[in-house]
Amino acid sequence: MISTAQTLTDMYRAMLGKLGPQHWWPAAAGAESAEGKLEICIGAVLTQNTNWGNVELAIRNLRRAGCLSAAALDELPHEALSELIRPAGYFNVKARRLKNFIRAVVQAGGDIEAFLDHPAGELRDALLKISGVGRETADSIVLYAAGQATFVVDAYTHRILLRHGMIDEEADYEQIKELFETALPADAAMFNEYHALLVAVGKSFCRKRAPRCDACPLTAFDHDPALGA
DNA sequence: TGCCAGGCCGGGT
DNA sequence: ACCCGGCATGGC
Repeated sequence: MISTAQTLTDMYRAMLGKLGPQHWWPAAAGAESAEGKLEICIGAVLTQNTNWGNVELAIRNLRRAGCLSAAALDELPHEALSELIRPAGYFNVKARRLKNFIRAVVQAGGDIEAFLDHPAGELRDALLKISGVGRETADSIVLYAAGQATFVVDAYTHRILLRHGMIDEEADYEQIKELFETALPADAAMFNEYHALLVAVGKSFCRKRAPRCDACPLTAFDHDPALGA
């Protein structure tokens, strides 16, 4: 009988030992400032189905243009915004999505820190009402910008758990999220690092086209799907 | 060169 | 309730 909690805990230790801390947000975004938090929210939207390197180019453009504030972004015309974020791809839809997000912040008073300062579930629901903010983006904002312990699931998480036999093909977002959140202590710093490590493992060892996960640091945890959750 | 990236929405069945 | 096309750039 395999304990999912034990397996997920051991997986975390294995990844951390092998790859080390990934230094994701908020450290990467200039710590705990309001601008840093807003930058994390923007990054969460811009990185939808997009390489992080491209997102950094877009954020650099926004910073150089002095547009890393809710007020500035709210004033910026769509055309100007889409041009600044062009390197992140899907620039027209993302300009609209960023505008939608900023509008919600402005309507709540315009202070990003106040906007984020709500219980996780409440904040998540508010974020999900914004067109362009789906589950992963909402959870990323709750975890990385608001610093609250919610688990972020992404394509890598799904693929890695699937390949190691811990979920079946049709496990959906909420099920996978529940798997982690019930098995692990609600620790924001650990959830933060855990998701970053899954992305790192996915990039290096669990690529989409690769026949299998060679040299994967998680092969020790392979087991039959029936033994999982 | 083609494939891929830290998804999400809206319209059609 | 699912399924699918559309959205787009830059790096390997």
